[in-house]
Amino acid sequence: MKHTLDSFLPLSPAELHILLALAPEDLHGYGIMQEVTRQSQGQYKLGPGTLYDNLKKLLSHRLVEESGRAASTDDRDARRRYYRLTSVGRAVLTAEVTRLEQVLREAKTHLRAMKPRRA
Amino acid sequence: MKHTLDSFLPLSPAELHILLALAPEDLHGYGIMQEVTRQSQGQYKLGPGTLYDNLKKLLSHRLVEESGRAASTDDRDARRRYYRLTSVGRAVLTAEVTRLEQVLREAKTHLRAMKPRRA
DNA sequence: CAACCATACTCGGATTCCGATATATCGGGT
DNA sequence: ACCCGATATATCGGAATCCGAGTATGGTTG
Repeated sequence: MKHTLDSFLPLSPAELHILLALAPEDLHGYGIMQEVTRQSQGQYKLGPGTLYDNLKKLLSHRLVEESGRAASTDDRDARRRYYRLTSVGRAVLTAEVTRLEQVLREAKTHLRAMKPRRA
Repeated sequence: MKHTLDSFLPLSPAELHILLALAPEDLHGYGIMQEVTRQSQGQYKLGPGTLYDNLKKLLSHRLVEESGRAASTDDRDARRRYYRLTSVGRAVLTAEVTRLEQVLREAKTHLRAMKPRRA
């Protein structure tokens, strides 16, 4: 009996966005930065410092692991190192999404209840 | 032309929960801690250090302000200092909720697409 | 070749986190 | 009256995190 998934929660914005970027497909570092920017429509940008600090932490906790050098057959750049969500990482992300849904439900109730003035 | 609401985003988990706790009603410090614990069903607990660091920051940014000593007529404890969301604070919270909704929509799309195994 | 983009990664200062701790008051039980 | 646990505010300081500037290199394009 080890610790639950909850011991990883709540995720910081950076962790959440990194895991999220890796959910649909394996990516390399630079790709993660771009994907995060894209997913948030430029509202949230990840610098290399934040990225690699978090990546190191996520690797050590086994939420993410390194996959081979090339994700598919069309590897354009040999320098790329690809990262992939582990099953635990996926589970943690799912748990966080569930948690955030509850939070948002609460939030919307209270936000709606107090300001029905000209939405 | 000043900075937009977006300059405050994304909120850290602590900031989000504090603003959320203050959304339905004015609260005093200790009450915020309890409310955060309650709202998250004990999943997230705020220590006094985190609370007051964040409160100080939120006050200096005018997202929260101090209201009088007694929230209503039945003030039980004269020590209490109550805090209240400003209209800017409310707007920031609303913006963050909207942002998180987008994030969750993305997330659920990708999470659903890959593992519909036994919820 | 020069410039620029893609890519990986380090460094160090600033910020934030957060439990331990200090202090004081309230309320209930005996 | 007295004690004690819960309520309440707040600081401290070390650990963790953030995050842009900088370093390095290869590829691409004018």
